[in-house]
Amino acid sequence: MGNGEWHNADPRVDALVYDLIGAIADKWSMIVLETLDEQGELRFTQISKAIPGISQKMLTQTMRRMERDGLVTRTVHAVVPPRVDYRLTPLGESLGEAFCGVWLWAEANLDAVSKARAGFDGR
Amino acid sequence: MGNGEWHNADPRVDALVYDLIGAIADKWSMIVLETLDEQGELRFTQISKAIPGISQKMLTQTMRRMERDGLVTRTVHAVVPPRVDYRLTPLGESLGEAFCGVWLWAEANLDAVSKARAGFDGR
DNA sequence: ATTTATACTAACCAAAAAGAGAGTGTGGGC
DNA sequence: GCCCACACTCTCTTTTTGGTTAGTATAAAT
Repeated sequence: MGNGEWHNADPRVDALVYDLIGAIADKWSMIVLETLDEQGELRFTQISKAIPGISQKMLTQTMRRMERDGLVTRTVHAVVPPRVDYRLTPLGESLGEAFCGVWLWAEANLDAVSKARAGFDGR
Repeated sequence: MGNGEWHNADPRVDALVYDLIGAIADKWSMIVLETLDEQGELRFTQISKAIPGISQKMLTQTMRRMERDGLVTRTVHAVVPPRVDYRLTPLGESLGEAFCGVWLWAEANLDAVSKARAGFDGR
């Protein structure tokens, strides 16, 4: 997207888009999205193992929010011990595709950012 | 990005990418990025007017973080009253392009998300 | 002489987010 | 009979975040 190439006429739509971006631009959501996109259907503990550092509470909250936003389906199997499967909906998959560029950017520019930080900090 | 299409061999790189994603996946950063990408060089008050709802403090913090990460340049003109210009670096522009897909997704799927939420909430 | 404009910084406080740890339900294995 | 597994939920505490207000420097305008 180059300069001025994209702009929205309606400020109300802008506000809604800002809200939505604020809701989905969450570290854990993005990582869960990526994990499910990569690995397909996973259950609760599998996700928590795939994402080191996330607490049970945050994972629960994140999954609920993503379910509410229509990004994942949550399938509860009535067995003991309980088993819950999560998988991306088509909407979630499309968001995963949209985020792909950001992941690639992050991978490609790890060094550039850390150099910029080092330069900024040592002044 | 389809299932299993993207994956990283090194978990240490994964961790760094997660960190970086966590750092840039910030609502205000994304909106500032978008604003500068759209409008080119802007000064402090222009950005704050372009982004309704951001406080001076958050804008200052956001701009400092983005400067530190090498996403924007900050040019101080030694005049009175002070004048500071912000513009994207090439790195910032490349991130803007990477995020473009997410903006388009958000615009295109506002309705889908709000319908999903309504369905979830009314159960 | 006083006001104005700009881009901040600092201090204080409230609110929200996040982490830690304990508790829950229940069927099957020991 | 007891413990384990799993996916939570609840409570408590700490940390982080964000808003508000006040202050600063200084030249030009009034």
